[in-house]
Amino acid sequence: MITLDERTRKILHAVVENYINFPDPVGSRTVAKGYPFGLSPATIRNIMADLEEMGFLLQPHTSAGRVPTDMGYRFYVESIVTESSFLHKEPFRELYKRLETLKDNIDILFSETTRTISKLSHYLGIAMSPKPDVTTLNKIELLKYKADKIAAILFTDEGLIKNKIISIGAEVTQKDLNRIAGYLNSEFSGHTFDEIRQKVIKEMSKEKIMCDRLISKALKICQEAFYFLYGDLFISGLSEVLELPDFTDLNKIKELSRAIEDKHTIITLLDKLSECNGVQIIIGSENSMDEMKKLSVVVSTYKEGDRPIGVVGIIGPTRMNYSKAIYIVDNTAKFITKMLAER
Amino acid sequence: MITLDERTRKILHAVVENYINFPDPVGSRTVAKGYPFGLSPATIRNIMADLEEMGFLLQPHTSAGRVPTDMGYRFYVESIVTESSFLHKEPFRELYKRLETLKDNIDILFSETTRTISKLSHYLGIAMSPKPDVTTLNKIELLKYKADKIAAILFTDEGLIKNKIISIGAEVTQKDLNRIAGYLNSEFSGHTFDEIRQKVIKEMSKEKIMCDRLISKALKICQEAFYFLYGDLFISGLSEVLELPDFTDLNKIKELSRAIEDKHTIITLLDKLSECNGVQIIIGSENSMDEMKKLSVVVSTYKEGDRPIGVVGIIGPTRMNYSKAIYIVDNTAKFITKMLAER
DNA sequence: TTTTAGCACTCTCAGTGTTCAAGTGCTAAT
DNA sequence: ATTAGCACTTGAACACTGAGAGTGCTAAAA
Repeated sequence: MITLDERTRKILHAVVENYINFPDPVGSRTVAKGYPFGLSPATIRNIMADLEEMGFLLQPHTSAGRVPTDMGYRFYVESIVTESSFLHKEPFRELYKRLETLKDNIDILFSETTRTISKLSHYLGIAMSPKPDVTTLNKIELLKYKADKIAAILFTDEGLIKNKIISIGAEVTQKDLNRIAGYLNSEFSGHTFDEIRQKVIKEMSKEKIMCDRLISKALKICQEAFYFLYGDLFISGLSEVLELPDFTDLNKIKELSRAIEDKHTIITLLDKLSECNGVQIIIGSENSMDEMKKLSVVVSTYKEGDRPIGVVGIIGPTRMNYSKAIYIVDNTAKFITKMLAER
Repeated sequence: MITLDERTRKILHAVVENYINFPDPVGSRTVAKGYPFGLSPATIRNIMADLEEMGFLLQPHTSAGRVPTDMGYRFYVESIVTESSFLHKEPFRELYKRLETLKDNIDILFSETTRTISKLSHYLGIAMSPKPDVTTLNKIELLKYKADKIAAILFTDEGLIKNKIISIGAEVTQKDLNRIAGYLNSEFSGHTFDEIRQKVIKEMSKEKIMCDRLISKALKICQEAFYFLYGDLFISGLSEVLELPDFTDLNKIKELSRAIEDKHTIITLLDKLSECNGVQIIIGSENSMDEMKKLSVVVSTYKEGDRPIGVVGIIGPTRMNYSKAIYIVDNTAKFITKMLAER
């Protein structure tokens, strides 16, 4: 990391903050007037030229002011994190209160959380419910549904309930189902979904086990039940974002809407982020996916105990109020963590 | 309904169809050339002027061609329905095939259905899963979840499974829960969710019943379980729609995105439509909601037996290929009906 | 009586030139 | 090392223009 002398750093800050607040390229005059450096525009011009040379700023065209590059934002973000200069008020307790009433229904909880985030931030709110690789089975119940169909109800430690209809060739009695469920519970409860999938495959390869009709049936059911379960992605706030001056260009809007609809891509992105602790920020071109290269992502993980199990966050333009975004995301993640613990 | 003589009608058709295919106001020359009426532009001009006077067409400005009004579209739509002139091929069997694999998971089925619709039509695909007032309870199961919490699993005749966590004050045994579930099943199965809600309220007012501890508890659980259940709304295809020339204006896009995010409003709209049979079309200003006054909606109901239980459809610009939209929506609704029956 | 050719008229759109303000980099003075 | 001054560059805003498309009206033709 390049280090900058105090004065240069402060001017970079000034440019970034000004640009975050007013979406026009910022010129030397603006900085000189708006920030009490006691420096003339000319001096500031020189420094800004240096910053441009180093890659922190960029001129859209010769006679325009300067705009931060992704690298400029990155530098800015690093310093506000270490300075932890974001001393926001908490005007949104009451919004959280509403969410508290939803804690028994995880899906609605998450979808409302994204709405809350987007209301607060004016960017896109995103959330991902716990994924299979961290979701631990608490209990599985099997209920007879139709002649040759059963319903598997999966309860997880994280409070998720998933259900799945499974077609089985022959008829089974509820009594058999209970025995099967008992076996599955004794075998698999406490393990993550991913582990269970692997275990099932391993077990099924053992011949002597497969001879036991009931156990073999149990494993088959189990395999079906855990197939095709994944973390759900919630996104909202498009109309908020369209009010921003950053999205007046039709092409940018198209790009954004494609990014939103391509949930799979975003899930992949969040997957990577869901393993780390605390707030994480990805700025523009740091994103590996093309559609996201002009967007920034601020996320944090919510946890069960010490283990991060999912992600909430914000997607917005690179010209984002990072400090506010960090604050909102951080608080929301902590709030979700608390809610899941209280449940 | 005003009747038009054959020739006038045909010219209106020509204008509408031309405009649907090419998003520019259509002039008399275009009609004369493109459609074999054996009439000169001048004559057609006169007729178009008549059509404008009657309110079927509209000139954006003096020297432009003409564009259909909502009334013009309405007339057009009525006649293609009676003529049933939409003889499309069926190039999308294979798309439906994919959906067939999903029939055991209603939520994914519907969300994929909307994606399919939007892919086929290039408009927004919408779908609403069965609503409480038509959803009939097949079976309720109660499972102990935590010390003071239980999970209610509701199976419906339509193939929906809903689950809900319910906090109860005291502890209950699974045995008690089974007895309660038995009681609830004997009492309520076969009834719609709405009926059950009403019945519960009625029962609870009877004093002697409330004296029975178990029954009273059962009713309370039941009330909780059926509270806050509604038809889910699925929408997709925004990025498809943004490719249309109808949505190049930022304000229109904003309006559209607001309409999409305001799911509640759309649910209200679909609610009304879900009671009728067959394809229904609402054109622009015929919509009662402001955000939708520049959009058209084409929907059809899917059924269980003869009873319509939900809606699938298309939202697009008023300049919509209605014939294609009708075809897609009609087929998709029938397809869903079939899938639900086979389940 | 109905249809059509002809024509003047209207309006939008794309392209052009001009001006204006903002902001720069450089140089010379402080 | 800083700053004032100045020439220079550029995009945005605006008015202007001509071309093109389409109209309505009138008078002639069918």
